[in-house]
Amino acid sequence: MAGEEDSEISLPVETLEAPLDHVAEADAAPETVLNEPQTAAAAHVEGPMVVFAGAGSGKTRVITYRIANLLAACNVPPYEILAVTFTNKAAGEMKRRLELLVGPELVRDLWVGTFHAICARLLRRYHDAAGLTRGFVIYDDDDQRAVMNRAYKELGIDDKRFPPRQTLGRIHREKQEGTTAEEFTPGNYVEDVVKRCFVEYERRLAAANAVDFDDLLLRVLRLLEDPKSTVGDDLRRKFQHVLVDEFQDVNNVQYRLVSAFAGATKNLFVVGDDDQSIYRWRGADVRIVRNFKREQGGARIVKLEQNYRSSGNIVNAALAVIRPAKDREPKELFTENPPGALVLVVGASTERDEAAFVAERIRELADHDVELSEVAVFYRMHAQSRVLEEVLRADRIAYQVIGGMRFFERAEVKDLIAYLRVLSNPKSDVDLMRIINVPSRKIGDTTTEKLAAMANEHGTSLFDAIEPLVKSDRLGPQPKKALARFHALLTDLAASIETVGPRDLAERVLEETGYQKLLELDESDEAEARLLNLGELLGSIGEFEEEVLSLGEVPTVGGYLERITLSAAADDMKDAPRVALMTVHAAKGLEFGHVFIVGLEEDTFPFRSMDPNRENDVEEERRLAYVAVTRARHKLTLLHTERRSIFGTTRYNQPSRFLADLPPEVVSQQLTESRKAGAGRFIDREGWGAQSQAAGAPRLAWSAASQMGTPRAGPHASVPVQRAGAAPQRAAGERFVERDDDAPSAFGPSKKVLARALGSARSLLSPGSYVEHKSFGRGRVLEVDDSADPVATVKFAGWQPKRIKVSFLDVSE
DNA sequence: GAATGGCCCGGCTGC
DNA sequence: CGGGCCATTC
Repeated sequence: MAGEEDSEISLPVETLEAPLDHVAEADAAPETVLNEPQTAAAAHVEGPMVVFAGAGSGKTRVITYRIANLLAACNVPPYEILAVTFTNKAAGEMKRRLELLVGPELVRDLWVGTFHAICARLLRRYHDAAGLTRGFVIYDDDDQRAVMNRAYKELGIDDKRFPPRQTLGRIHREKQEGTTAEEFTPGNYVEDVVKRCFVEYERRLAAANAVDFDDLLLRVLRLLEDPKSTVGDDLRRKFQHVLVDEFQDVNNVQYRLVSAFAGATKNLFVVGDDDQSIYRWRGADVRIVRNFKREQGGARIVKLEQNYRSSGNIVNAALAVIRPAKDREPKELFTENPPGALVLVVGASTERDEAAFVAERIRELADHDVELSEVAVFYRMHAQSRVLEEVLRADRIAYQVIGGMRFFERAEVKDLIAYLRVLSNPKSDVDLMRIINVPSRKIGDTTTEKLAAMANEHGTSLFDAIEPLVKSDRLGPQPKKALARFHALLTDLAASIETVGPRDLAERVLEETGYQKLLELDESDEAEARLLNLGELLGSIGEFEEEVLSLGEVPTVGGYLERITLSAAADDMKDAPRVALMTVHAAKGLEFGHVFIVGLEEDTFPFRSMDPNRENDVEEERRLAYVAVTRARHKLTLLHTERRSIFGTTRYNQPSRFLADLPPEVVSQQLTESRKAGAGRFIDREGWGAQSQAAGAPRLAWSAASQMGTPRAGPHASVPVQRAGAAPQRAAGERFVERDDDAPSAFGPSKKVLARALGSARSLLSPGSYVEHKSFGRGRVLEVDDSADPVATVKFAGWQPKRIKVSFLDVSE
């Protein structure tokens, strides 16, 4: 080992700047804290190693430099190095940086990509061994649902009693653990149904020459773990070095994959931060990174604890947010960066007010020559983007929404994609079903049902059943003709797939199907918008072509389709002077100079599901908040609102418990004008707020709660009751810390907002107003009494009038 | 067989 | 609030 260090330190230029004495240190101790990513990268070329890399400590750098080191100093051939990244964008960035370090020739042959992209690529290469044909398609969520719906029909299962979503969810979980349909053993009658659906679903995927996301990994894993497979043998020896980024978010199957890839050499190098594990809901298991050392026969552990990214105040805020988390790998993030600006916590009245504040601040930043690409707004869920978009658009601030996949969810976009998928894989039944009568060509339900029956009888795909059906006597002359023409159309288009590029093919589809004509003849705005979307899609295909061509490869329809189905949210972030709007999940791995996080309220962030059966994982929400906060370099602004309209109802929620964790000394706090004007009021119609003599600023939950030092009992427990009139007026932007030593119900049961704000809100509940109840739904108030704990008589649809404590009711508009 | 309107239900995070 | 599904209607 010791001898190797010499060769390891002959690193690329940039790396040599790092102090190297730590390398020896790392060699001596099994567990080391190193704060130079480059040094960690150079340490221990052989054997398993885990780097716990705190936020902003240079996580991606470690991997990049390590690869550079392997290539340049250890002469490992690039095609024997596998690096798994979390997004395609991260893969691209890593390659770009590596090109600067070792030159483009070496980088070209590296295997860098996401789990899914790498497995897809391997499956294309080894499709035979995996039991697929070359043109297999990848089915996304929608496709999976469509397949499952057809399976339900076939099996005669009641989708009311057994929601397909749940069945699919269950199957998804099983597959993430590596369980096959055959292996799945039902333990009750629900699982009996799941089993039948599972088997049928898999059968249909196989028949369609299709795989779902889980299959991409599973099929490669099966090859890898099959001792008899020669391809498996190749794969097991293919890579000398395996490196994995964001290792805290791998699931069981992914772990088995990389372990198997590294099986021969044990050169498995993983980088992660258990504090940033935010994908438990999709199978990620933090224990994998935490147990890595034990599992991998005494892997070396290196910790990177110095944050190079964020200002001191932001790091301190982040630490305070993550500190209460349970079960952390011990580590202490620190920074030598100056404290910088205070973290700003803003109380707004509504989500619109919140958005307006953000927009105003962004405008100020822009006026001070801050690049808009350096600004991001994060929210917990996509549904929150709408208002922000509206306000930013109105204020003429350029923005881009990352993820949400709204574009690819448009009907016309999906139609064209479905055509392309059928053309590259005619067996794909869900795609054929989608377009068989789009645009209308007189092939209705009756005909398609006959077609499905024929396909079933012959055991073929729908497409392959067309000819026999046309030749049979089951159809009248009209449908026969229509179906034959459809078949000819597809065959004709498919013939050109080898000769014309993806973009030209897409254009031909639009033209020859009459799709474009139809939209052009339609004068409506809707049709015009659709044409624009299709134009955009063509543009995106064109971009893809250029990119592939520039790499000296041939662009294919299949390649494009794969690209779009496997693209992660962050992948489509453009390097443009626009504010980026995205979910916190999508923000993982990114960083911005200025970050706004909106919707920091209980039940929104931390999120709480409306579904009472759904468990809520506050620990993960906390880590999510930590991820969000640590994205910011210079300025962090956190916003919460008094009330928020979402999914058609208005919620009144307390400020997030995560705000309560912030140390007062790193925070400055302010209220928006509207909030100041409307404090103590719950209805703030246009024009009212300004006139109403507000009783004063509400208490600031975070400071009060942090002073009390908590343990927190329930979702609302950390926040004291707001009492109108209790707090003095504050000037805008003035920083203050409220102490509320006698917050009586701070640890009381979770109460709905009306109860919390009795003094001002009771008047809201007058006979005739509408309320919302968890179990009974929406109802109308008949009367309401005036006691300390008021009770309302409410008429809910389908029920006799009920007497219900106001604290169990929510206002409904 | 298509187009329209009403109604019910779900509502998060994503490759 | 919105999408998806069903029923009604032409």
